[in-house]
Amino acid sequence: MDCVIFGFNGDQIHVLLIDRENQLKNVISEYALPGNLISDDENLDMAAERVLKELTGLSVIYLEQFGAFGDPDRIKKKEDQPWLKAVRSIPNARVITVGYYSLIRMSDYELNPSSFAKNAKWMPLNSIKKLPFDHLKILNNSIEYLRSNTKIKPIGYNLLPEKFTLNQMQKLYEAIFDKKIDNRNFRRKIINLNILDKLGEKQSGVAHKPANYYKFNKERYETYLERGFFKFEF
Amino acid sequence: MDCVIFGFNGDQIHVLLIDRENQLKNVISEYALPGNLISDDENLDMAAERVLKELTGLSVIYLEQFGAFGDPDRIKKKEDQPWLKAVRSIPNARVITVGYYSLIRMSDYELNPSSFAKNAKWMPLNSIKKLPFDHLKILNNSIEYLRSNTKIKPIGYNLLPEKFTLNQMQKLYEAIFDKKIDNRNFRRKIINLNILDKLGEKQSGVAHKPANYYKFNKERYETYLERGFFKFEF
DNA sequence: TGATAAAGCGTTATTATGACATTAAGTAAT
DNA sequence: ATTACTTAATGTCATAATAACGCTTTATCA
Repeated sequence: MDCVIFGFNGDQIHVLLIDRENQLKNVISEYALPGNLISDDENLDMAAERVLKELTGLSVIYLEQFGAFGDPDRIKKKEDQPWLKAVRSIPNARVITVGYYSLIRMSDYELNPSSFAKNAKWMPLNSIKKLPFDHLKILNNSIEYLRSNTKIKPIGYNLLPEKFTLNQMQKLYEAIFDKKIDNRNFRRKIINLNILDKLGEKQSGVAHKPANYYKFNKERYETYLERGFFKFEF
Repeated sequence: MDCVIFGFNGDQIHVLLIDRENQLKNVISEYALPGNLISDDENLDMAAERVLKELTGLSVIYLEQFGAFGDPDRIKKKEDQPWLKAVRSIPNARVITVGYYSLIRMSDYELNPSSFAKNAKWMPLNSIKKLPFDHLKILNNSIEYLRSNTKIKPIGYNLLPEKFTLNQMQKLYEAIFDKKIDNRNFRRKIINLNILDKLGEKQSGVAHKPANYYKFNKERYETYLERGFFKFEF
């Protein structure tokens, strides 16, 4: 069970990593996706929740499965052996993992690493170049999954503040797709989806024209979460 | 590891089921999705291929993973116990399964059940009401997955004959979505995708205006398989 | 030669898209 | 008070996609 927790801070997408307890150094990367074995009495969703909670202290609202990973040699890299030997009762047992991901507002959560995680931190997605095991593959898969999902279903409910501006929302989309978006077209598209309610309120104290605040219309947001906004239908 | 093999015969979607060897009767349903345990030395894709091959004789070109299922009680139903006791060395061990699916032309394959499958047959999707374990849930998931995929990516390369008519293709889409489609709009949409090449050839021997044959333009088909034809992009 | 059956074409009104530039509304500095 | 600065917000146009709808064509069969 491995968890990819994407966090958004209004600017960049981050990924939550844990530093695994390890007396032995000379390891390429200590930081890894939070993950652990599944217990016998819990289902996969519960396992994801528990593992995440135990390692990072986060109780995340909703985790979604995005894939299973089971290369026989996924935990066979030399540099990963010391840690496995320290932590697992059968260090070289075959392990198949299931990946879960979630999206959260970074500011809403406090990190409280425990169990074998001696630290937890947010890493900017773009700066993650190396991870132990097959975690880089898992991470890349989760991003792919997130991106195709975002093309089909609305996003932001758990990432943006309760009330937010359209530009904040646009920045979120730009962060996910890692590209600039035309602001007029973005606004038009989002507004026409009808998933936002405009609040009367405006920003204050900013040294420029204050933006209107919006919030999600939960009902219509969730309709789209279920149906998706497909255009290739008949 | 469980496999959902969808077959198309030009009319209905079928699902490949196996009849598990079982001396004891009084079992609600003998027929199940082809599935078995994963070996230690194979990755998930390979396991899916092997399991399918062993049980049904099918060597299917491409199997795609659609999810992992791990309810602790997924193999705990009373009526499923006799079979587990007969076949598994640890009958009540926790089993997490990974689902794979594929789509094939039924006419291209001959069923050769072996291992603990004493028979294999195609069941019309609509007529499957009961399956052992959580196979009905797995099947439903695979259909959902297939449908959302079909909205995003072209389909038919492995389901339709090499050359086919637009109406055959339309029937495939109608079978997958289980609804009627307007023929003029369907044609226009498909034609405009540019994934079909029109052959000079026509049907012969039919008691009505003969249809033109088409085939897939593999290159453009595969471009779409990778990119998808998203409309909600910026 | 007429009945039948599916194939295949075409129009129209509406909506969505992409590309692109200017004005508006606040604060801060002088 | 004026100006500079910064981000918010709006509008147009040409093109493309969509849904809804009816009629003509081309074959076989009786």
